[in-house]
Amino acid sequence: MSPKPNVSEERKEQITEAATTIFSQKGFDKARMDDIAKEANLSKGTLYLYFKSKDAIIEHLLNRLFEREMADLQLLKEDPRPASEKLTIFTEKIISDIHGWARVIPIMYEFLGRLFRQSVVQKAFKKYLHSYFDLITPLIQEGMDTGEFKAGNAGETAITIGALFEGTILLWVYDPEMIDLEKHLHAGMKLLMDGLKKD
Amino acid sequence: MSPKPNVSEERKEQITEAATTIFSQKGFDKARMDDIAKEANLSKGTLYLYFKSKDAIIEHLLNRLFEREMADLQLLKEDPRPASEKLTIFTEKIISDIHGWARVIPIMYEFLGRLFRQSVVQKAFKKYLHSYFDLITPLIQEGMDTGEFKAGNAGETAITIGALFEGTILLWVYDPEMIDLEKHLHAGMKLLMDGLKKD
DNA sequence: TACACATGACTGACTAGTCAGTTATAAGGA
DNA sequence: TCCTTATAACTGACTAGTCAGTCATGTGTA
Repeated sequence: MSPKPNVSEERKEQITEAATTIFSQKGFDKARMDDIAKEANLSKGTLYLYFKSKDAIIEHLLNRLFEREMADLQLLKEDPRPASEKLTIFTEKIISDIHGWARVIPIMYEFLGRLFRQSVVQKAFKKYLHSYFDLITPLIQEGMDTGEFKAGNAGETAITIGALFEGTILLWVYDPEMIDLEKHLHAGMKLLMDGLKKD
Repeated sequence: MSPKPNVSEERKEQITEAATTIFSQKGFDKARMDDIAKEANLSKGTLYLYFKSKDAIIEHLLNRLFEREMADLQLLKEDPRPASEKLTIFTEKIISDIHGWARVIPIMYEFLGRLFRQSVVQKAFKKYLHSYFDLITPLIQEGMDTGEFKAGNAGETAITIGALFEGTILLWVYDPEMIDLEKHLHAGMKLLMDGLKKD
């Protein structure tokens, strides 16, 4: 047993939280390690006991970015209800989680700027996209097989749905006063489902 | 007659072009004024003859960002064809312009990271969004009035279409191998139009 | 004492912006 | 045609400031 209890995980979490706040406010490049230290009520030296560099903190944030959300949604896979109902549940789940997301959205878009130059970032976003499709595509396919939805290309439809979600959030970021996230996500999905359902 | 011709506009253009290239490659913060100078075949001092600061160059890029695209699309306003046809033309126009856009997409997303902290950026994106809606909403409304489209909320529908476009581009940025921009923009619009058209 | 944990003053690499000096071009006179 | 002069255009070494990362020095607990 060490002379002090191991606080490593606790500190890492503490630093990660502070970094999220500061990076959201200032962006990755303008944020200083001293800012993060202050926000975390630690000294700069201490940050370096738990992360080897500023980039290491950023990479840690990247890895955590989609984790919780995806884990939650995976549960849908085992849900026994019909496809159209699951799609509704999926929509509701995303919408109800939006407020939790809001905090990390500035960081998401911060990462987008790096997407073109950093393969680590590319990989993370790709992975997120693929796990989203692995979830949604079979669900659409199931609906087409049972006749709930019109026959068509399930993969393409899944992409359209994903685009609608990401796009609505993006427009909301452009102008939060003009876009009511909940309302417009619902309206968009409604319109899409109308096109998807059998005539 | 002055001893030398005025090259001011030409130089500004030259610097803007170089800055676009460098900012795309490195991002706003990592790009150095020396990089831009080198790319433009000028010295750093010369950059400061035409722009008062690095931020001034960035702001100039921001103001040019949506200009050409929006000017082009405004032409649709006076087009006499039926709404659904105009919507198709709109889609085709966007799709055919995508390759021209590709060059500035990294910069667009670079700006997105700043959207949350810089009101100049917020204003520019808001303005773009509003001029998009001023164009599309009346078009949808027209289609609803003539009976081409199902009755509904034209504004909401315009937002859904905009979201679909922006979202598809976003997903394509996530994984250009998975998303075929042309194909999936078409597929998405098709699905949406199916929902939009009268039963 | 021994060890984990914590600190913050310090260093050195980096870069936006400046400015004293240089160069290229056109006009006008011989 | 050649030379002088005016000045717009340009240059790059330099300054002043910033900040990631280091390290010598505590401090509290078993």
